[in-house]
Formats: sequence, C-alpha cells, structure tokens
Amino acid sequence: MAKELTSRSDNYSQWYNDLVVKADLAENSAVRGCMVIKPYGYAIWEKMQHTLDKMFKDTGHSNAYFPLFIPKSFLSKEAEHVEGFAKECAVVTHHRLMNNPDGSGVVVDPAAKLEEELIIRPTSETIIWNTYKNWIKSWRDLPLLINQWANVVRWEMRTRLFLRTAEFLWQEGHTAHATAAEAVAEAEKMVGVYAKFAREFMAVPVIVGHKSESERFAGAIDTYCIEAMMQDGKALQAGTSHFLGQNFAKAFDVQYANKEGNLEYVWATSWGVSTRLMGALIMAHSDDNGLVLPPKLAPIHVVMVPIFKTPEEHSALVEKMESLKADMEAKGLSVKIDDRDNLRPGFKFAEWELKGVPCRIAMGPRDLASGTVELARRDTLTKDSVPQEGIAEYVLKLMDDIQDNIYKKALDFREAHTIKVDTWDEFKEKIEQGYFLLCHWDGTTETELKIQEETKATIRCIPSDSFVCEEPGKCVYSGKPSARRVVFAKAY
RNA sequence: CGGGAAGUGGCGCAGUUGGUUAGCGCGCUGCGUUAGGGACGCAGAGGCCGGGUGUUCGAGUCACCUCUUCCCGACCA
Repeated sequence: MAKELTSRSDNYSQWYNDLVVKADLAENSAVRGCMVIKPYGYAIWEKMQHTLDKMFKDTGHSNAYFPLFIPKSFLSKEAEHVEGFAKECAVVTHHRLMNNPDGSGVVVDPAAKLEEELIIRPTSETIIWNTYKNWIKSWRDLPLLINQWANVVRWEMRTRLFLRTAEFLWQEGHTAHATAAEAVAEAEKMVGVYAKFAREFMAVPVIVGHKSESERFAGAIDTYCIEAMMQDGKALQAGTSHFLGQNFAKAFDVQYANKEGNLEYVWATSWGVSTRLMGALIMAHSDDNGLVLPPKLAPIHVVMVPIFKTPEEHSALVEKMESLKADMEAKGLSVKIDDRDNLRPGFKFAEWELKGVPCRIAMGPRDLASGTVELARRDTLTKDSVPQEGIAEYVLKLMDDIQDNIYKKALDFREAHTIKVDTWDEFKEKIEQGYFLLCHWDGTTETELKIQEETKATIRCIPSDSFVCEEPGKCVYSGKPSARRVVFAKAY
C-alpha cells in the first residue's frame, strides 16, 4: 500500500514527485532535507491556506509579517524556549562573500562577521514578543490577535518528506490577552478551529486534547493538539495551540495599564499548523492508485477525458465538454479538460487517479450519441453512466458524497484501531499492531518515559472532546491510581 | 554522532572470477499504425560509472581515502 512517504516504489515516487521533489544540489548539499513543492502540490497547500486564513479572520485575527532573522540574544530570554530550540537552529554569522585570493571561487569574508549572530527563525515567539512590547501599552490594545504566514527553519538531525523538513511553510498565530482565562479560551478556540479544518476540509478525523508535560511546547504552560491516525496506525500531530501564560510577557517585558491604571503582564497564546498537513492528507487517504483528495481541498474537482479516434470526434467531444464544463464552473466546480491528443485514455485515467482528482468524466462517441457520460469517482474507483443533462448538480452532490465518504472511511479505520487496554501485556502486543490505546496512566513523566523506552509509544494526548474517559482506574504500567484514560500510540 | 545499505543517461536498475565498443526498462525526439483502463512498430538522442589516490598490460568491477544519499536509533511539528 502506498502509505509510506519514503517508499521507493515506482508508483509511489511517481505521484509524490508530482507534488514535491527533494532539493537535489549534488555537492555540499546544505539544503538537504528541504523540499521543492511543485505547482500541483502547492495548489493543495494554497487551498489549505485560503481556508484556514478565512477561519482565522472569521475569529477576529489579522495577518502581519515579522522578520526571518532573530538576534541571538532574543532566543535566550525565555529559558525553556531556548532549551527547546537551541539544538536545531541555523545561524547567520557573516554578511558578505569575497573572491578567494587563490582564485578558487568565493569564500566568506572574515571581515564581514556580524557583531551579533542572527538565528533563522525556528518559530517567531521571541521576535514577535519583542515587537509586542512596543504595541501593547493599554488594556485598549488588547486582545491583540495576529497571525503570520511564513517559512521557518529547524535543523533537524533527520528529516522526513512533508513531516519533518528542515524548512517548512506554516502559519503561526500569536495573541496577547488581558486575562489568563481569556488566553486559555483563545488557545482552546484555535485548537477547535484546527479540529474543524481537519475534519471538515481534510476529511481527517482528529482527537482534540492536551499534551502531557513532556510533550508540551518549549515555554508553554499548556499545549492543546489535534492528533490524527495514519493508515499504518501511527499517530501524527497535525496542529498545536499553546497557552503560554505570562512567560513571554515577562521575558520581553510586555505590560499594559489596566482600567485601574496598574501595570500588568499580558497573557499569551501561540498556535500553528504547517505543510505537515500535506503529509497528513497524503497518508490518511492515499491508496495503491495514488493520492485521494477531499473535494474541499482538491485543486481540480473534475477532469474530463475525451475518447476519440478521429480529429472530428475529438473536436465534437471537446465542444460538448466545454459546455458541460461551463455549467459545472458556474456551480463553483474546478474542471479540467484533458484534451492531449498524444495519450490514450487509459493513461490519462491512471495519471489523474495518481493526482487524486475526485471525479473523472470520460466521454466518447457512444456517450455523445446517447447523451451520457461515464463518471468515475476516485474514492471508490467505481464508474457509472450518467446523463449529461443536469451533470453540474450531479457532480456538486457527488463532491459532498465523496467528502463525507472519505471522512467516514478514515473515521471507521480509526475506530477499528482504537481500543481500551488495561494490561501491560496487551499494551505491548497492540501497540506493535498499530493501535491507538486508551489507557490509564498515573500522570507521571517517569512512567511516560519508561513506556516510551520499552515500546516507543508516547502519550499523544489527554483527550478533551472525543474518547473522553473520565473514569477511575489503575495505570497500565505502574498500577497506581488514575482518574482518566489517555491516548497512547506510536507517532511520526 | 552510533548501526546498516547504496551511489552507473532525466527516473528505476543490471553489469559474472578485473578484459576490448558499459547494457536494460520507463521517459524523451521523429515518423507511422492505434485510441472505452497505463498501446505498438521502426528510427534516434542522451552516460568521462559520486570524487580522489593506488594496484594492473587493462578498473564500473580490486584496495585505501573522501563526499553524498537512504534506512534504523538519539532529536523533533
């Protein structure tokens, strides 16, 4: 099955090469682990962007942009934060090159050393809070609700296409609030936005919950997350939202005058999703024939393939297709006519399946005569003969059906691979088989780490919407008392 | 940074105990026949075999060095 992003199978590499290629600079490849996103793949990302951006704006946020470079000193102002990111930072030390005196090319000009090194942002909390210091003076300036679309760099030791690239695209929201309660509500609201996006647009069922202490974001008081199950049973953290308390406000001295005229530190949140979502989309829905895109994120909803022998047939078919296309486009559908005359229909069918286009309409002389089309859906790979009359309405409804169906398929898969486990033996057995395990846990980091050491499984989250199990029990590992079940799984 | 594997046309690979002109599939170009599930024929283009140094009459093949990539760990969204 084409589920592994790193698979080398011909079929697989063919279709992910349509989305992305790894940067391939032959020598001294410093850009290893970065990706080139090709137009078709980027179109999917843009769909995600536009949808999320609208959701952010609908919840009162505005976009802004902050610098790529962060002075080194900023990073050290929040102790936990620097500890979390210090090991994976790209650092700019010089600002000029020069011709090598020996004529062998260019070298870094030693005279151009920066007084203070610049860090290429691994995340923007520090530079943004340094800016917020100047923006926030009064309670009237709050809440400050800002989002940034940007690229960030994390110099990971090991990269993985889409899931952990050295450079990735994301959005990061950074908000400031007058009260802790308001900030917590914001963090919860935004994880809710992510959950809604994953479920309704990506058609990926997710579990919303809190991270355990050891999985928490560096510098956060509380981290909320959405966790998705991939087709191999492994978990993928698809988005996070953090309640940062006053940690960054204190580190960057961001205070406001409240209504009584007293200075108070503001309360903060940050939240983000990245191109990792592309990986989630791919690994959640793909099958052996390639990508399966949910209609709401598909750059192309319908591809039309003419089947013809002669140029006359071709032009008659394309003419008819143009009129059907216009009908469908009038309903907001994105339609492509594949009128390439050097490829056979079968080849085109396979190619568009590889790209995950939800619906294919094939038309030949027979259809032209009978006023029908052959309509195939990507999710079920089934074909039907459908009248041309009313095709736009038909396809519009089909898009909803497909969207629902692939969500349901993913949900059924997750339900079938999520079980309550109460004994350690069963835990070890089931975790190997790719299950989400709902287990009691004694709440200690010590136990969590031991479980991870023995099984590679981690606490994905302490669920707060689905799979909430507020029932007393005994920790599956230590036997100590526990108030609720948490989700254990192996993760990407 | 540890443990494995691999570098040969754009992609995927073969290449025997060293032997002469380095092959195959896909893709690409041209012409023709085809066309309702990845067509076929013919004719072409494209490679100093990752790099270096050795051994040898002779190196894709052997030795040493080096660089890079992939997989498994540590790290992580």
